[in-house]
Amino acid sequence: MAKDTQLLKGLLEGCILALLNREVSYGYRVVELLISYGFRDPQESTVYPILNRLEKKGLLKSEKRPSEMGPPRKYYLLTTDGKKELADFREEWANIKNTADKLLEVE
Amino acid sequence: MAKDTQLLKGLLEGCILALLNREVSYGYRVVELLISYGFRDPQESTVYPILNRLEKKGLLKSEKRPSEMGPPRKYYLLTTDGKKELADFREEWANIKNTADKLLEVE
DNA sequence: TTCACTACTTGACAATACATAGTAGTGATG
DNA sequence: CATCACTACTATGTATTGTCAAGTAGTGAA
Repeated sequence: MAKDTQLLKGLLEGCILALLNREVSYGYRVVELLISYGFRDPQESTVYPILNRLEKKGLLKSEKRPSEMGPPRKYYLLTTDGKKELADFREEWANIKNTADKLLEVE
Repeated sequence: MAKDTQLLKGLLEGCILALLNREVSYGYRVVELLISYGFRDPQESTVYPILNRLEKKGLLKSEKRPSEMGPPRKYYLLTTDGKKELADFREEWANIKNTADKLLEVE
């Protein structure tokens, strides 16, 4: 298993919410976008389950639209609850980052 | 399960290394120190297994010393490998933080 | 003797990223 | 039309790690 895998736990979910809040998108593209933001090799088998999970929780809703380049795509967008969740997540992330940085900064 | 538990994955290990690099210490005290740095309710049943794991990996070594206030304590300090690991961890953390922040910053 | 505090251990459990494999739609190419 | 590359998504099982719950045990004070 890759070394930084554990550091991704919980973070990816929030980041995907943030991504979809910026830009309505679909699974395959989300993977590409995560890579473009600097995530190291996110897997489809990681991203698709997250999308399904978030939809089941009512944080995302989806609609199918035809594609010019293959099978139809499932576009995801944030619900009201999803936006609330994203705001909460931003706060949690800021806290945990702050806490860890205090410990990790080189004295 | 607490909401931010997942965000701690992998992070605690690195933070405990950082902590012990600053100050030789023992399990019970590590829990208190983590709290003092702002970690929300770290559990003994989280911290002790991490210490044992890190020792088994050769990143920490321990020595027992008597205590004035109860049973003897197992003090942990970083090995050379532990210091290398800490340096690696700092880098990983900086990367992942940077990546996530790019996505999460409010535009 | 009881209690509070310190110090650590153990076993079962839950969440989530990943490996691996598979299904299926579409258009281009020969 | 057959094949292929690319797109899009699903399913199953595994590993890691934080947590819950409970327990063991040393020490000093009341």
